[in-house]
Formats: sequence, structure tokens, C-alpha cells
Amino acid sequence: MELVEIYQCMCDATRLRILNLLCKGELCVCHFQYLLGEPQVKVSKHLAYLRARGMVAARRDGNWMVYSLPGKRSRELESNLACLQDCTREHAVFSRDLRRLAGMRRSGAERSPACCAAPAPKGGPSKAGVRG
Amino acid sequence: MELVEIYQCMCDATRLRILNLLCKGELCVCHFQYLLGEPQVKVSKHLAYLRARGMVAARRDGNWMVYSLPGKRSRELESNLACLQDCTREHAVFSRDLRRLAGMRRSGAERSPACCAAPAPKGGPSKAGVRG
DNA sequence: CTCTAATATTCTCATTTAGGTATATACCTT
DNA sequence: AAGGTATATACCTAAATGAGAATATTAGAG
Repeated sequence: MELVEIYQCMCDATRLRILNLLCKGELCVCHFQYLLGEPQVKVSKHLAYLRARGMVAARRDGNWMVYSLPGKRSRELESNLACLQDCTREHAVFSRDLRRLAGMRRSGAERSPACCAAPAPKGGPSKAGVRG
Repeated sequence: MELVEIYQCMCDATRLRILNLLCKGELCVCHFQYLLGEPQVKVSKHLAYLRARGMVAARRDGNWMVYSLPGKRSRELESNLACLQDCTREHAVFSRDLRRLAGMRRSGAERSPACCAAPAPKGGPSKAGVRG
């Protein structure tokens, strides 16, 4: 993966938020929908963009597609992810995403599939709260 | 300057090379032409792109336009420039650019205006060697 | 004022991108 | 097999991007 491609992956706000979240662990599409408040198509296409360039890895878990940062990362990728986390630390949007993620991981319950280490595997993510 | 804009500035190979060079000090357009081996239009337009987003500063020195990194840089910009230099350290293209820059600064003479701290202010940059 | 060098801008074109709507696919449950 | 949920893809449109050719602008020299 070329250095320029890394920057290309990072030059969109939605993708930046996705990557920032992925630094904290793997997530599935419905979680991004919930956390980012963006429609499924948008999330899915940005994930496909990242995936096509090897910026994220994907694995299927039943009904869900679980995305994560690649297992083995080039020095450049590692360096840029560290830089990203440094840069987003004090940003309103990004840190709100992380707080929301923490909240979801803590009490997420109903809308959390297995990938999120939350209690209620049945029913899966609900539409409630996704658009508001 | 938004974080995303920084990445947008960095998501093109030519602009990356420009920024990498600017980390070593200010340069004028003809120098970029020479160092990058790219036509004037291309260089000039990428510089305009960077300038429009506050990624570089420009000052006129007689016939030459001298470009440099902005005097006061946000933490994010600083962080990303450091990351860039870290990433390009071992890259063939980028380090070749820097070597060429060093060579130019050392013996550059004929083709160096004031901005390059080289001996021959008269005559200025010549077309010789720019396209080969 | 004229010539020339250095740089910027305009036009044009092909490609990419981002987003939305609608539809398809994959898997699970029954 | 049938229906539902989660996700991906196809198609469309508007806008941005990148590049080259030609032209304009600006400043110094004479």
C-alpha cells in the first residue's frame, strides 16, 4: 500500500471518523451507522473504499460484517494512525464518536451483535436511535 | 485549517513530494520544476492548490515566487509534517528528491535565485536541465 | 516602452469522488 | 422454501480533481 493511498483513504471526513473508531477495536456496519449517524449506503461504501485499498480488513460474523484495521500494518500506516489519534484527541466530533463508542460498549446491550462483546446477541442491532 | 483538508493536500503524489521538499526550507517554482522533473503548469497548479488551503505560504522575490511552509502551524499540521518526514525517510522517490535538493543547494550556482542561498544571483534559473 | 524570464490562469477533457435511490446478495430463523 | 435483517452493489448525478495546451500576468533589464 502506497503512502499516497493512505492519505487518499484519510482525505474524507467520514472515513477519518471510521478509522478513528477502528483504532479502538473492530466494529460492524450497523455500529458505524449508529455511531456516525450516517445512512447505511454511505457507511458501506466508505468501508468498501477502505477495504479495496487494504486500509481495513473485513470478516463475516453471521449476519454482520466486522471491520477492523489490518493485522499487519506497514510502518507508514502505523505512523499515520498514531498521528491521526494524536490529531483527533481534542476534536469535538472525533472525541464524541469515541465517547459514544465507549457508552455503546458499556451499556450497548440491545443493539450489539457478538462483535461488540455485548450481552444480547439475539435481535441484533435495531433501527431505533440510528437516525436520530 | 481542518484536519481533513490537511489530508486532502497530502493525497496526491506530486503534492507530497512538494511538501516533503518544503520541510527542508523554502523553494521557488523553477526549483520544483527541476527537482520534480514536472512541467511548470503542473507544479504551479499544485502549489496554488496548497496555497488556497493555507498549507503553504508564498512570497514574491523579484521574478520568483518563493513557497514555504506556513510560519505558524497548527498542532495537527506539525504532527502530520513530522509523520510525513518519518514515512518518506526510506522511500526511493522522496529521498532522491532530497538528495537532489542537497546537491542543488551545494553546487546549484547557475540556476539558483536568492531564495536558495546559492552564489549566482545573476541570470537566475536556466531552462537547462529542467526537462531532462 | 520593449523584450524576456518566471509564474499564474483559462479552457478543455477524462477520471474520480461522494452521495442518493433502488435493488441485490448473504445469512439466519422458522 | 419464506421472510427478515444486515450489508453490498448498480445506477445516476453533481462536483472535484488532475493534466495538458495556450494564453495572460508580473517583474526585471535595457
